[in-house]
Amino acid sequence: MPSFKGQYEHSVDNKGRVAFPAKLRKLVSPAAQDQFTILRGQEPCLYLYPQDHWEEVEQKLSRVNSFSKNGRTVIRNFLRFAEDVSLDKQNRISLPAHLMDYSGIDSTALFIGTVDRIEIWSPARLNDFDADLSDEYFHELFEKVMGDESENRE
Amino acid sequence: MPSFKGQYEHSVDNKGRVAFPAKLRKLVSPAAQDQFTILRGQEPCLYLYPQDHWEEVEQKLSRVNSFSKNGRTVIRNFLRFAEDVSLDKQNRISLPAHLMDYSGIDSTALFIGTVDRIEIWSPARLNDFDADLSDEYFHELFEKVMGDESENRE
DNA sequence: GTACTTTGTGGGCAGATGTGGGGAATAGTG
DNA sequence: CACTATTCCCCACATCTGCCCACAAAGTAC
Repeated sequence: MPSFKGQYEHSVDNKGRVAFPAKLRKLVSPAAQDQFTILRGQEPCLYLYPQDHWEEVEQKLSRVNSFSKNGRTVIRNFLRFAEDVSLDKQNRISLPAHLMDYSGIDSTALFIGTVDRIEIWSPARLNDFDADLSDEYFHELFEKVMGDESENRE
Repeated sequence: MPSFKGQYEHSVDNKGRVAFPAKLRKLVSPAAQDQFTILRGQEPCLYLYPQDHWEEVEQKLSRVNSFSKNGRTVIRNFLRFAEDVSLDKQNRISLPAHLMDYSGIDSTALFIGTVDRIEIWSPARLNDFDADLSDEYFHELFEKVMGDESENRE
């Protein structure tokens, strides 16, 4: 199972459609059938999961106890901003309006492969977000995350 | 069995009818035959179960001990506010008046897919309800679901 | 280089979807 | 039996979605 990597910038047309990067498409398992789930990310970006990986997320969700109030709150606020999307005949996805709002994406979308999912950013947002990330700090983080096994859940 | 997800806002006309979101409809099992059961939710919202999932709920109900007072109270007050509804020829459901009162829904209904059922909220109510749900708390919840295996029990 | 294929972008169009209202059939009420 | 409410079906219309075609740009083969 090859992992997603690389970044690809594409323009969003006035119907909210973006071409899905061809290189990433080649990495999507045929099992996913060009079906994806798109949702709010933790950062101000979107997550795009091919169907097969999304199922693992749902596995986790299904273990949340829906008989507790907190459990229901988790499920509700998680699934609320998730939607199924699929590629059209031109290999595009169309971004739901509320997710474009959330992520600040308007005319350009930046796809970033991150192992088992794909992040989609507004280029400007990502810039702002990374503005305070100095090179030195990044290297420090890098070593921290990659270095110690016990630390890499962040 | 794909799970319900996403939120969809539709207007309620003066006869109490709402369009059932097309994307959710595609996820309803054909076995459910466009038949649903609608009832009071635990939060100030409504639950909408496709018939096939409702049957599972009834299974559970049937295992509640009806020879105990508590058992009878639970069953009575649960079923009291439940009603069968089905889609009309325009794919709408009509909301029973007493459930609109309970949920505070008037001119707009917000459908939220939550795995095996669909919640229907008054948008304003949901806002109030989530008012004390800070972003940080949400992210914490989020990580519980997305994050570490051992953490996702709630 | 040139020809050819793949990829990305835009717009037109048909059908699906969401919204509102009229009116017949049905049930409830005094 | 009226009379009222309710329910459901139909029609009309605006909007949106996904499909198709067309073409430009980029990449590949020769």
